[in-house]
Amino acid sequence: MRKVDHDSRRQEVAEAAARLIGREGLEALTTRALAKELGCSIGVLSHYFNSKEEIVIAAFQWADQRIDARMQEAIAGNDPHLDDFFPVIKAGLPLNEESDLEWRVRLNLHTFALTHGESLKTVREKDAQFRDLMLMMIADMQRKGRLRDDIDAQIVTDTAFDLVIGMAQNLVKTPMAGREARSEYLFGLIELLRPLSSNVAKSA
Amino acid sequence: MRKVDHDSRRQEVAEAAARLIGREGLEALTTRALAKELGCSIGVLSHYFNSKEEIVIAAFQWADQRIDARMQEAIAGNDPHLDDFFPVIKAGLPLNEESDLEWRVRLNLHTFALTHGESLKTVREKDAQFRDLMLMMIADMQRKGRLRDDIDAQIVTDTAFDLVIGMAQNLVKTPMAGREARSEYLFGLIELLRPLSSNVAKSA
Amino acid sequence: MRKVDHDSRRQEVAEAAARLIGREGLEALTTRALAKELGCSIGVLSHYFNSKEEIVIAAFQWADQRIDARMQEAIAGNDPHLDDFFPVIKAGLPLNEESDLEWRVRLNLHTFALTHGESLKTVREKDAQFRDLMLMMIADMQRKGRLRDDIDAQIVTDTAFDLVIGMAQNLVKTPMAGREARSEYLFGLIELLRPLSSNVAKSA
Amino acid sequence: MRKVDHDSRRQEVAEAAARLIGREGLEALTTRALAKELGCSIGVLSHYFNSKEEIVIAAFQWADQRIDARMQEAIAGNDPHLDDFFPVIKAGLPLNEESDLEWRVRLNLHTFALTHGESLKTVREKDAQFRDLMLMMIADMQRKGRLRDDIDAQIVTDTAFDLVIGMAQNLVKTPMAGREARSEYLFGLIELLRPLSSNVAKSA
DNA sequence: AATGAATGAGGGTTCATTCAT
DNA sequence: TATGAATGAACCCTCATTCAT
Repeated sequence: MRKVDHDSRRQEVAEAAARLIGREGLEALTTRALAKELGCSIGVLSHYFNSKEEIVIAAFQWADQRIDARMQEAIAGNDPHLDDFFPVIKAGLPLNEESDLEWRVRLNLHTFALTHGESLKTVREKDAQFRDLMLMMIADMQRKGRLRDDIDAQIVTDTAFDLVIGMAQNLVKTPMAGREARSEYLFGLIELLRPLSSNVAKSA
Repeated sequence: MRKVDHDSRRQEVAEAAARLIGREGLEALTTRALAKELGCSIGVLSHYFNSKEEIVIAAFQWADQRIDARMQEAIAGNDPHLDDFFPVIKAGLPLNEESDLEWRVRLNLHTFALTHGESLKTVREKDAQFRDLMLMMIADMQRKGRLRDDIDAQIVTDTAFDLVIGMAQNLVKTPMAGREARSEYLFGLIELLRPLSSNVAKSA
Repeated sequence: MRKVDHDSRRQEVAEAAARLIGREGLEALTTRALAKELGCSIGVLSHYFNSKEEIVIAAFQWADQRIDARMQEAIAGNDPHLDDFFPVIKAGLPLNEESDLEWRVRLNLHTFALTHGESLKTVREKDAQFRDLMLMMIADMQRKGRLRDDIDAQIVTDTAFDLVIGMAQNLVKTPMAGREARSEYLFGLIELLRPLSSNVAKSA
Repeated sequence: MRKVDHDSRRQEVAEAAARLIGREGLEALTTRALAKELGCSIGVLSHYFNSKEEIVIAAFQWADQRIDARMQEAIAGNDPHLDDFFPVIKAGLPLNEESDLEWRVRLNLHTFALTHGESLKTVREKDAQFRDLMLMMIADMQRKGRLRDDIDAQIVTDTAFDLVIGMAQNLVKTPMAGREARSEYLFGLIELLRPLSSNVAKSA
């Protein structure tokens, strides 16, 4: 069978595993439960993964990549505007059933990584990349006068990064109906970053 | 009767369980491992807890209460000043080995709660209480002119709450040495909350 | 403490154990459950019995002796009449709550004995004694013309013995309300043993 | 799929469990002991049974059905004769090693049922069916003049039923060598049921 | 004499993994 | 490829027993 099929099957398994993790927790991800979720036999799993740990990692990656892709989609191009900020962040938050699942899995990953060095390393590398990207965008906006430059770019980055993680963590424990409202305040926060001149211009 | 304080023994067990969770993860908390960590036999555990689940809950509570107590300690009285804000929040963050353990356990709890309704309910209730308390303090400070009142108190609360969770989540994955520096930016943020007059006064 | 107290305490323990066996089965007789049933601590048991097996045996004996005593009570003297037969046997059957418990325990003993040589030996010896006594009584009655002598005494004994065990076994699984009626047929059976002459006399 | 007949494998497990119960008692039926008796690993058991309780029930049923089948085999047809009575009952008694095992297990079931409502219900239903069948056969024989009709059919049934249980209970505690002789008396008892006319004819 | 904390073997059960089919 | 029967280690928990108090 061709490689592409093999890979797409791996993704199916990873997604099913992610569903199980999101719905019932990492401890509920057993080979039997996964086979049932997939509607196949236990033995199939070992054709695509060498161990359960590989499956767990794949499920984590599946969720992670989907959150990233979701945000990437919301980023227009390489010429960032402050007005893009809110949509992009919203795209990264668990504000619908799909991203809710992804975040549940990602939070499992983060907790998992606390005591699993390999995963921790991966998580930290990814985080660092993301933060670097963010930092560059913010500095770029400051250079272009789209974001007030009297606040250190690094501080804005750190704040935004921590805030998003914390928001996601808290939103995912909130009923879906109230999440939009709960995250609305971010909009006001972002306004604080607008350069004073344009601020005035806007409010005028 | 042998002289044993039942409650304090329960706390010892809960603490040992928390150590295991923090060090090796929730999955590593087995009765055997716990007995070993405690330096006693397996059977002891059932004297103090009816099930492993009870032990897990106790460990979660142990950590939770310690973080709360740590913050409580840092709160001077019921007459809050903005200058207390940073120390209080710092007291709540994982900035030393002790609170690092507590936060590792708490993060395990939060992930656990995602798929365990009972725990989720408890977590949400605790969060709600904490947010209410925070909201009242902030509003109080606004009334007393110690915090700028042109920002909605609820927004400040939500921001602070999400930010702290997110910071903790990220700090705990950072080497201890860099954590103080990494959390320093909060100081600047809090300055933004200072009333303009006093801000001027200060900067003057 | 005096011997008599020690012995009476043993009896209390044995009775409590019997209650547990009768109510919930032999497997439910644990040291914890027994201590609770007695309203004392676990440690007490080891003052009166060296092992749980001893307790089990004592419970079995307690029930056995009560059934025997109940029958003994119903036997007038050493000059047996056929008219005594039915009352005596009825006294030996589980026809009220008290004897129901005793029989439940005895049936547990009999099943236990199937795979416990020591107990089997005891049971068989007791059975043999009882059958010998019965045989002598029946032969005596035959000699005195109170029981038809055209049936072998040994056969009557064997029948009666098997029948009583079987009745008890079946009665104990029947609701208490129906047991008297269910055992009534024995009366008719005993009439069959009446010598033909007295039979005629009676029916005349 | 490996070629394994699921149902027949269940029967194998049930039989092995029955052997253990018969040989060492219900308490000796542990999963580990059963796996050893079967010559397989512990995990196999959970492929065929969801719990140990299911295994116990299956073992009980296995024994029960074998006793029933043994008796069924001995029943010629639907036209019962008194001369069939003894062979049929003998077929139901523990007079060889095979039926000895079955009865040991059945007696364990009966004692088990005393404190396990579900099993009790099953046992009582089966008993009731058997007694109904017996009653009909006896009444049939009376109608056809093959069994004296001056004794109530119900009484004969009750007697026979109690007697068989009692005999089995007592035989199984008797060395195999003596059992045939011990049960011989039943033959004489059955003769008492023969209609007087044929009785006369026979004795003449 | 009485208590109940402590022990650790052994209970039923679940699990990831292997492998003959 | 795909199946699911088989494995046995490890899980949580209960147990009879011991023993310091």
